[in-house]
Amino acid sequence: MHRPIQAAVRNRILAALPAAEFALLADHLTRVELTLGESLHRAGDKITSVFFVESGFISALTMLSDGQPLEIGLIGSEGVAGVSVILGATDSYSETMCQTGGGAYRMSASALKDVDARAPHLHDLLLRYTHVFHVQVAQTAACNAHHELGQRLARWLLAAHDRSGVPELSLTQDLIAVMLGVRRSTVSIAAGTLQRAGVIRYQHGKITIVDRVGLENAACECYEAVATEYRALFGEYPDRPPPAVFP
Amino acid sequence: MHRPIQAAVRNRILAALPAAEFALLADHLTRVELTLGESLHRAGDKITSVFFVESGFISALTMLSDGQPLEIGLIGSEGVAGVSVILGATDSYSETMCQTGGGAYRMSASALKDVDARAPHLHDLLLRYTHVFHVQVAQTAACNAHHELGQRLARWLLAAHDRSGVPELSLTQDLIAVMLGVRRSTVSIAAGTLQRAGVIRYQHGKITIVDRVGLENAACECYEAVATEYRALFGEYPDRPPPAVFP
DNA sequence: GCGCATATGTCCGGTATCGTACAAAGCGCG
DNA sequence: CGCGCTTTGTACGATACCGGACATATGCGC
Repeated sequence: MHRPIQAAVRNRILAALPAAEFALLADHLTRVELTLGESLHRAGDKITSVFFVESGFISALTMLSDGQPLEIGLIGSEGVAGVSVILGATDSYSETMCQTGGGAYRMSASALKDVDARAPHLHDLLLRYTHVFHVQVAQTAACNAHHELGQRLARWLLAAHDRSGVPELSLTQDLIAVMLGVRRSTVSIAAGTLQRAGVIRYQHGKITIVDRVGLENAACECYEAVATEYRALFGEYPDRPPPAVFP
Repeated sequence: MHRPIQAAVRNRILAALPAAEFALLADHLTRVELTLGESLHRAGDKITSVFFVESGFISALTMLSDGQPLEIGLIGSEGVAGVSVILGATDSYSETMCQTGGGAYRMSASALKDVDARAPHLHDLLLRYTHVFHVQVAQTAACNAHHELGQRLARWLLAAHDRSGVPELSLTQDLIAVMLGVRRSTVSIAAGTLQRAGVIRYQHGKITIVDRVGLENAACECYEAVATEYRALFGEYPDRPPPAVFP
């Protein structure tokens, strides 16, 4: 096991830490590869590990009793899956699942709590990240109730784009339908509209974002509201034009 | 300004504190009365005060750009409105508004942060409360997407009942419709069904819960999932039969 | 007790999405 | 190169809710 080097780390929380605090974490971090569909936490189970995401993205899902999962938030290299342990949670209320290939640094939950108590910048950053994630979930609650699927799809694709960092995503409409809690054929119609408008392109499990601005126009306000919070988390000015891809 | 006496305080967080930590807060607490429709925080504004709710309940609302508010969570005597300041938030992402008459202890946000840093039990409790509130919001996100209005209405009435502590609530269907993000006439139909089933009774702005068990049966799983989390927050056994009213 | 504002019940056509089914198209693997 | 699985497009009636309107009922002030 070799220690990660901070300059080479892509997770934005780890990268933002003072070197002294990063050093406290480094020994506990294990690099892991994430495969599509892999569960990092199961709803109701103990949270034994947390994951600082390096690439790809993770979905946090609430499991309803009829067996249907529904996405409540996305976690990319700006975040940590399982961060609720620092609020004192022991069990995961949500399922966290990798929706792409990707990588992460895994760390035991108890080690994180340990270091968190001794590293004030880490503590601040994790609490602020927790808050921003909460804002994302709250916006999703409102969005689910009010906005049409076309807008929600565009919002989701933008969020996925931001977190993955590449315009070409390996995603089936089936998967997206589960995330958004709608039928696949409904996604097919909405995606077809976006495709005919020339903002995205589909090819059998691959979706390419052709016109990012067009996609932003098709999305509801919820995308921008949440993206602004995430930008503020890392100290970027919220009223500047956003970079092409925020992470 | 007279200091509150802990034994007389009804807010469950304040009541659960060790006397020494309560003493640190007591000087900063001002008793305030809340009137129906009163805003405690406005979306986007600085959070200058937090409110330990004593009676009645508060709605946390996301304001969508079309001007329509949508409720994401309820806060009663088990909680604090504005608690996100302890995560480092400066601005409120949501509107918090009193939906009933009621009372609360107000405290400046900066004083809370101050005391929070010196009072470990308070800190723990506030973080755990934050987490449980987050679970509530997440469940709401899934519920908004999947469950029918009849179930959501029953869930909401149960949550309101828990937080107000009395079976008779002063609530119009109009108000409930805004909270749930649906049209009033849709609420009228769903409420009529519940009334004909004999679980609630309506009378011009007053709604009485007649058959609490019947209402629980009419609600979706989301009520019980969240109530279990709140019970655990104050150390009650989640697998025991719930008291008639949890707060 | 009467009038009026407020609250609730109900009706209409319209639409987004459901639930299910089936057909067509793309890619992987032999 | 073609078979088969996966992915996508599309059709169909059913339904929950919308958006707006109107009628009725309740309670409050006078």
